[in-house]
This record gives sequence, structure tokens and C-alpha cells, in this order.
Amino acid sequence: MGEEVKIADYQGGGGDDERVSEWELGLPSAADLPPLSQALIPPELASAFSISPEPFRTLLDVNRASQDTISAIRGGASQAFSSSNFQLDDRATVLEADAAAFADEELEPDRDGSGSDSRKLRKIDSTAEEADSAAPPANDDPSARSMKRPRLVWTPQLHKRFVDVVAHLGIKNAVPKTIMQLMNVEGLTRENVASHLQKYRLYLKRMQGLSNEGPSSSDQLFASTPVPQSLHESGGGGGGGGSAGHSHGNGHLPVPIPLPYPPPPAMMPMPMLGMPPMGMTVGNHHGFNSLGSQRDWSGANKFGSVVSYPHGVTPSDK
DNA sequence: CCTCTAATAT
DNA sequence: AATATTAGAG
Repeated sequence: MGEEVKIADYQGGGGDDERVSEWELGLPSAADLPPLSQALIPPELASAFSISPEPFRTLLDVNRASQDTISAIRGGASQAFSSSNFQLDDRATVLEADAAAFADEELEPDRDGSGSDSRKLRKIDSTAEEADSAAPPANDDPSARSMKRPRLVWTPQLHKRFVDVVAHLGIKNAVPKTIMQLMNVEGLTRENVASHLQKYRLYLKRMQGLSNEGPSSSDQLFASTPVPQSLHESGGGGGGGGSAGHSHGNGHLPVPIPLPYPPPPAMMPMPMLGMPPMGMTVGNHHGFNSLGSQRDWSGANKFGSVVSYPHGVTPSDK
């Protein structure tokens, strides 16, 4: 007991900045993502009821809305929890918490064929808050006026989301920006994705060359995520692709995908804007790690997901 | 402006 | 080692 989510609505009357990105409060935390793709309603049912199977949500649109929402929301969520506030490395401000001794998520090549749908039920997790401040060498500005964002930690879950999105976009449309938007992870930046994408691509290439497994040595991260077969396509003909003209106006993508991820609630009329939201560091972790010695989870809470640090300051520029 | 690849820095 | 950053070409 003791779960009190307090969403205060500050108006910032004085001039203080309090911004905590906790839109995840009532959302399916980024930790447990629902199955990717797949219509929520089987075609048969849909047909029977004459309902359209997810019209044109072009997922991009939806996600875009989510992004806007996030940006808009980012301000007014406090969580006074007495949970453990750990601070990791000097630069990695990642909070890790995960269900401990229970079945975790799917870590296996669970490639569902097409009609299979066995999804386990999971409760929505909440988010935890984390603050960190470790300016390397220099001074500690009480104002905390410029801080570097902590390194993003690509946990298997996060990576999975990444892979899922990439797989669904098709190698062709899987470009940093789109991926980032579709992943819909708070704080994820284009560069984050770009960097990871680069590495991921290299990994794929490496794997292709040696079609044989290389179990022992390989990135554990990538190794634990099965590579979707849709990840090779040239474009053009195949089944997927389509040309994604880059019209900014962007009506919608040629991707007939239903809806990969859980769009945050609420929406705001906003076409598109820059990406000034800050706060970042997504953390979510699951069980085994490398052989280091990571001690922690003392609290053993089942909370864990996005971590952002309350800087309040909006760099607004980057 | 955005992406890609490679090299480099932390 | 894992990410971030930068450079330079497209």
C-alpha cells in the first residue's frame, strides 16, 4: 500500500521550474510493451462485425500525437515516493528496477507466426523518479543550468522496442527520426537512435556474413533480440515498402501497420513542433546482466521504467 | 534539413 | 565496452 500518485498541477507562479516527465504515470510503462503489430481484433471478428480494422492511423500520426502529448504534459507530476533513489554511475543515471523473482518477459526468440496471440497479462508499472547531477569536472551550479544528459542505457527492453519498430518500418523507412517517433519513448533523441541504429546495422551485417551462430561472443544485447526477417529489403518491390516520400506534410506512411505501441492518453491539436522536451534517460532493465557486479535492487520494488531527472531547466536548445 | 558511414571521444 | 559526438558526403 502506499501508492499515491499525486499529480499536482503547478502553475509555476513564482518562477520556479518544476518539470518532471512522468507521463507514464498511468501508462503502460515503457517497460512492458504490448505486442508489436498485430491487430487488436482478429480479421474474422472484424469482418463479422463490420468494423474496420484500424483505419488509417498511420501510426505515425498517432505517435506524433503522443509525442505532442508528452511534450505538453511534461510538467506537473510529482511523485513523492520513498522508494529507493539510487544513483548509478557518474554519468549513467539509470534507475533499474524490475520484477525480481518472477517470470520476466520474453527473452526468447518468440516469433509468433501470425495468428498466435498469447499474451500474458501484466500490470502496469509505475515510474520512478531519479535525479542525478554529476557535472564532471567543473563546478556545481546550484542553478543546474546546463547539464549533460546521462548516457542512455539500452536495456533489452528498450532495444526490443527499437527492433520491433525497425522491423515494422522496414529497413527502408527505418531512419532515426521515424524510429524515434515511433518508439515513443520519452527522452529518446534522434541521435540516441541514430547511434544505436548504426551499431545495430553493423551487427546485422556482421551476422549475415557469418550465417552461423556466434553464440558466445556477440553483443548480449543484440544477441538476445532475434532479428526479424523483415529486416532486409531493398525497396522496391518487396513487400513492404513503399516509398516514403519525405513530404513534411506527411499525410501518412505507406505502412499498413496497425498500431505498434501504446500511445499516451490525451492528445493535443498540434501539428508538429521541434523537439524541445528534455528529460531523458530511459531505464528499464531486466534480469541478467553481464558479469559485473551490479548490486542493487535493495528495494525490490517492481517499479522501474523511465527515469528522468528533474532539471526543470529547459535547455531548449541543443 | 535529414541520413549514412566512419572515425573518434568519453 | 557502450554511447555520444563529429566530420564529411549525399
